[in-house]
Amino acid sequence: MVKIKDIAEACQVSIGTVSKALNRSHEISEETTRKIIKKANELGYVANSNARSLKTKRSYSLGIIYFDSTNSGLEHEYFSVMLNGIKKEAEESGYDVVLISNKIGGLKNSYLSHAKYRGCDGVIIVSADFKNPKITTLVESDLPTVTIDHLFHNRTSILSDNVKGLETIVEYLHDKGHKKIAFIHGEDTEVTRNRLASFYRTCQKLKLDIPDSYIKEAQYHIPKYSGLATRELLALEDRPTCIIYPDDYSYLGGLTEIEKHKLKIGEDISVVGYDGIYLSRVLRPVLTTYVQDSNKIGMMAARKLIEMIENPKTYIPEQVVISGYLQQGKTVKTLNSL
Amino acid sequence: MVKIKDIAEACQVSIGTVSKALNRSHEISEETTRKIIKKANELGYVANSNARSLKTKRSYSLGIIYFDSTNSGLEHEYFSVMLNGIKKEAEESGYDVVLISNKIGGLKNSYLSHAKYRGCDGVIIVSADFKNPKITTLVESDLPTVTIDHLFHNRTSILSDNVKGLETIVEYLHDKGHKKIAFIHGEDTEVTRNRLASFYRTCQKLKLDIPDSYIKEAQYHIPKYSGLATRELLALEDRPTCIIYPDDYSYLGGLTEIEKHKLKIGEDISVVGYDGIYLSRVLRPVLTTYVQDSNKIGMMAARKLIEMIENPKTYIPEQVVISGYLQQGKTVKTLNSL
DNA sequence: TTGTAAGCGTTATCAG
DNA sequence: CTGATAACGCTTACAA
Repeated sequence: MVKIKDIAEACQVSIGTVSKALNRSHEISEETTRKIIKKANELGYVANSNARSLKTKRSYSLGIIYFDSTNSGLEHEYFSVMLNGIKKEAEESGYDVVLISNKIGGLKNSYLSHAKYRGCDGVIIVSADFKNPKITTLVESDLPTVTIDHLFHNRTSILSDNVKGLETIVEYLHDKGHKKIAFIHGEDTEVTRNRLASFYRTCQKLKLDIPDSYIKEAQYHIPKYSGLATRELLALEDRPTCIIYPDDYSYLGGLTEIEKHKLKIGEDISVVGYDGIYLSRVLRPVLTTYVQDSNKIGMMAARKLIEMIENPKTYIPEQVVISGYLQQGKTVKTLNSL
Repeated sequence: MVKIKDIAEACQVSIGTVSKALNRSHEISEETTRKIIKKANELGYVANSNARSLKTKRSYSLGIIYFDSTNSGLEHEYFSVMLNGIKKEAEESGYDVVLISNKIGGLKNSYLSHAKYRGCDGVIIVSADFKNPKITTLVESDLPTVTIDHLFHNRTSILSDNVKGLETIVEYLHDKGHKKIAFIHGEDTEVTRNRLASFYRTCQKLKLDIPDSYIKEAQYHIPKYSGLATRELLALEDRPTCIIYPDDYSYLGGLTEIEKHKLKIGEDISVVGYDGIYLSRVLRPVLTTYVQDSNKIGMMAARKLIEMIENPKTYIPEQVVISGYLQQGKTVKTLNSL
């Protein structure tokens, strides 16, 4: 592995000079710089980021912390699109992206130590489980941090507009004449609490009286559970006319169940999803769902984190809300005929 | 940031002793080790991987090189599931995953230099474009490398069984009585060439005579292009009875076109996809497609790479073929009635 | 404009 | 079993 010293010898200059030339310092004459760069290329020199970071305390890398119980989070389109957004934006500014694990040398570490260990300049936290102490210690540390879909005190977070999301959905359903609206929500997270609160508030505003039996919990992204919840809803004496699902995948569990009951979607029963993944558009009937712009969420997270890293003194924590929109598919029936 | 030296001072021992104790060296007495570890925890010590890597020349990180023209590769389920497989396996062995970009400090670099720069112990190459010199220089280097879906001389690669895939599909269609089989294939890559060769070979074996007009090219993952190809196929005087698509997404482009022609899938025209993404199972009718086990491909890539890294002397390059299977959906009509 | 040398936080060798 | 010390490859005052 050729290093600065080799170039120095080959060019008959000192290593300091080489280092400066390679970093395009104006201290060094153009001629020497040119000579050094030429030789570096000839020898196939590649800098060593470990040595550099050790000295400069900057790594130009962003850590991504993803933590979910199923260990398959990256597979979900909401996250993979977000990750792609993060990567694109990071790349733009010359940062690499490190997927932080919590094991090193066989020993479990907190994410905090691990991100520090790796020397990441900052960390994006995308977690389903913000109550986990592994996560919280990180946020409380001095490492620049951006959280997604979760608010921490005095920290930057990028938030999908869950409140507006549920409000939009409920108002839309109300416009269409629905009064008996069921809501299958995901497990207890900040996102879920926001959606649920917004659901209730909007129903109250519109004078919709929702019985407790219309509210079910089913883990996100697991169709089976939403299927079970759907079955319970369909078994009710006073069936809802519409079911809101925790996410588009979960709707598929409901779909199976609804088909079993020989009900026609958008006709005998209406449904609404959440996320607006590609799937929702290619299903027939096209799913009515609230589209989250996860690409933008990812890009914004990376951009804000980099801002924070590069302007530690002047940066002020902020909450960025990325808004989505309602995709009007064919799964909601118009009940009133205006 | 507390370092080894601080612990040494606090414990009244030398830094060498601390280093050894922290690495559980048996050179150090149990008592001293215990004392040092206790103090390290108290002080919130976190090792510095940059310093460590600088010395040991090992980073416990795997680079992932993804390169595609659309810059949205990670969004495809085939890749996101693969990435998740890589991550899970890497984590198991205490490695982190770095998404290698090709820009650093605003300057474009080859992936090779960049992976070396980052000090990755090895690299997994998942690329749509193996002809790109940025990629080839990497493979020709001394860095441990695993390629996915592409064979390099004397290198380890993980391959999806594209040959068996097309063979299985064509034989299945032949069994069902199809003789007029069209094949829309992706852009020219090794994967495509394998599939195409296998398609032709199997047709020959089964004495199926396929006119050139039945073979179309359409970029992977872009429904629109497969839609156009589908339109051309449907316009033929002697229409095919079945169309094989480059991937499940691309089928959706075909779907739209077929619907425009008021043809019923699985009835008036048969279709087969490739990949077996989640979508294929929830579409109605369920898509007949060849399922690739991309999770396993990812896991195997990471596992082999780590083997190579940890046993550089004894490791022998190998080609690992991960086999898939045919998912018999409802999109292929039985033409013969046996 | 260039050179010198200290030091970033570790590990590893060798001596005690 | 423990300590001293020389690297690892680079950046950066400071000196020349």
